[in-house]
Amino acid sequence: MKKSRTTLKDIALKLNISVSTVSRALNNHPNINSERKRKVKELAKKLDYHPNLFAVNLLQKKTHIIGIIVPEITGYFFSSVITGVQDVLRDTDYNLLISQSEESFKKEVAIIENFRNVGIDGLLVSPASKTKNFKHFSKLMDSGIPVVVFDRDCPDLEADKVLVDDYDGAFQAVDYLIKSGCKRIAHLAGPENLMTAQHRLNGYLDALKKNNIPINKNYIQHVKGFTHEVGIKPAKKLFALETPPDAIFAVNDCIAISAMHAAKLLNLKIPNDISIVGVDDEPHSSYFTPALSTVWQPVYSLGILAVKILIRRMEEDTPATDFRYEVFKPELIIRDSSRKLPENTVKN
Amino acid sequence: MKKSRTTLKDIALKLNISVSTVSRALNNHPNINSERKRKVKELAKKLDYHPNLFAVNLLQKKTHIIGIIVPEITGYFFSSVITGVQDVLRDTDYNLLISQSEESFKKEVAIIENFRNVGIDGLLVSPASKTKNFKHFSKLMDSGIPVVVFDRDCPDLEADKVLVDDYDGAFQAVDYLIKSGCKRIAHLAGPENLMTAQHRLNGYLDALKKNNIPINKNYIQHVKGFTHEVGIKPAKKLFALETPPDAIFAVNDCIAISAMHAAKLLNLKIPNDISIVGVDDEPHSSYFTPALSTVWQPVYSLGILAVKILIRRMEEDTPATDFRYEVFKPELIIRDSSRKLPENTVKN
DNA sequence: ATACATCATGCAACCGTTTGCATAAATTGT
DNA sequence: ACAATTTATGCAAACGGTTGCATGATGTAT
Repeated sequence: MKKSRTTLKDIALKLNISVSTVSRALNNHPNINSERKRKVKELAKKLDYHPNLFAVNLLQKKTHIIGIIVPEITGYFFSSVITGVQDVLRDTDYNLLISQSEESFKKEVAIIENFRNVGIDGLLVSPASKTKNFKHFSKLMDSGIPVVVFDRDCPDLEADKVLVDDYDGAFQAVDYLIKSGCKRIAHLAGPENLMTAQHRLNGYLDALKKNNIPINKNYIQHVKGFTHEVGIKPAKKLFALETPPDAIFAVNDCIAISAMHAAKLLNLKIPNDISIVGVDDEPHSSYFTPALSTVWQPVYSLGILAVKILIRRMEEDTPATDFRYEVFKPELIIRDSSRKLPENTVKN
Repeated sequence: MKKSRTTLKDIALKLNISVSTVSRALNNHPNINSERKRKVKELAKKLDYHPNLFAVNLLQKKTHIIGIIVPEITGYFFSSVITGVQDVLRDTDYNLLISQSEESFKKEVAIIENFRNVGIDGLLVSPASKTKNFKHFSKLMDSGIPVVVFDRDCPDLEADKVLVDDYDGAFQAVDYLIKSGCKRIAHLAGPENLMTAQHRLNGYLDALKKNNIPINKNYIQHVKGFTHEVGIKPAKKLFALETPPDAIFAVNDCIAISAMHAAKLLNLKIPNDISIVGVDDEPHSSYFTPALSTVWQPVYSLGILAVKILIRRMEEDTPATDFRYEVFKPELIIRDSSRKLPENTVKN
């Protein structure tokens, strides 16, 4: 049972003044007698007065609520992005509503519907892997609610975007594997229609091309998600090939870990028999044996920039025309799950 | 720039009827002509009408917003609890506002202050480890906003609580270690004033007592947090003792992983030289080498029950008197980082 | 003493919705 | 044919703030 909170009226009544005077006193309006201001503020504190944001928002036609949709919050990547966002928001008067699409298009649409009801002022979104059309986003923008897409690009959608150069991360990793002496490099790729996964696949392919290594389709296995369980089977498939790979570039750390696990079950030596590199640099990754080589991404900064762009958009009073397209560079971190470069190799 | 949304007035004007009729038509009020209802609904859909929740909430004196405070969302435990909560909330008209205290008392108080402004209808909270007095919670309850504490108990606070039997989990783990033949069992304990950590410490102590093993204070090392980095040093201290332990029960999986890491650096064999058991059963834990033995906790169910209790409280119209105190049982999962029980041991 | 600026306060409208009550029209019963 | 009932609609107040404008009380310059 919720008791009714103190209102301006309560204060006005006790002090025998009008509601407007109380409002102005609390907002430090210049025309209010300072002695009166003191008294009002004192009583407000005593009665534990908090302005009813719903009333204010109703008047201002703003909700000061930002929505964020992520595929899931369990997991290092998106929870870190959210932390970045919240660290920015702490110093503003915006609140963050977090929802999980669980990679489902239907849920994503339902979340947007809910956000519409709530009346968010802006949206941050990393679309679900099942999402192929982006009308629900563009409709939101049509009604004047800015949208910033992060991490997972939406082709054709005109919106601000803050991404990571997945192509480059993959290219770096695979190029390194080649330079370290691996000849048969496989890729445990992500869900096919996810741009992030496509870009990593392209980075993988181009690194092979650049080094004149023929592409072997058997060395490319798609996984259905980003959790350990879905990685095991495809990894085993790779090892069961007639000429199994001597290196695996995995779409993320969890899948890389699955691959390591599968390799160990077959008594393969890492990295001598097989090099393994992932993407994400999760906190656990350096504690595996051997420590996982991986592509680090500036997740926290990603969240910070995305929300900063969104806030600027929300405070503009003209519709956006020039959308931002920001791409962060990832960094390859070599640990012990991949071979070292030969001594005489020159870094390019 | 936000365009103004369609309102009841817009619809009323176009249809040349009153706002109240529109409102009633959309809410299926029996007194409205069904043909009119049809027309109103049709136009509402066409104009993409969404009721302004702020106006509704202002009237109903309810916000339909639930706040949740967790120490952090990065990390398996709390993000899973949140997922449980959100899965329940999906079918209701409540929205969830998530904040992180980062284990800081000051931030926790600031979050509550913000929640007060927003006007949450209820609060779920797992208090920060630095929090020693709970007045900010009880004040919230005094103003009629129900609070459900989860996972980390607040002694002396009269509120609904949904906890895990940390004592039991620790007892099970340590008792197992003893039964499996370990003689010198150490504990990497959590922050001292955190009830969760205290209960696990007590479970550890009592398991030793029950088995007539003397307590060695050197075998108890407190860690400052729950991340890998803070676990390394205390673990190394244990291994540097004159008679180092032959088993470690760690307050959670991350710390257990640190201990495994430290042990490997010293070329200790796990579990032959040293058994290690953690708590949490994180998704990664079974993929370490050796696979980590750990105490599983029903995190998801924890979130579900906590929010269900909260919802019931919010919908009651009398102040709560009998607070619920629910305790989930954890489960010991034995993998490869601890020795197996001798063949002839009877489970108790 | 009079005009005018300055300061302090209150009135009332407004934001978008819901809802009790009044009212008008249509239907029923006698 | 008329009262009583049912059905359909609108008016207006309320929720809790903010703010432009009017008003009244001071102080100040001429």
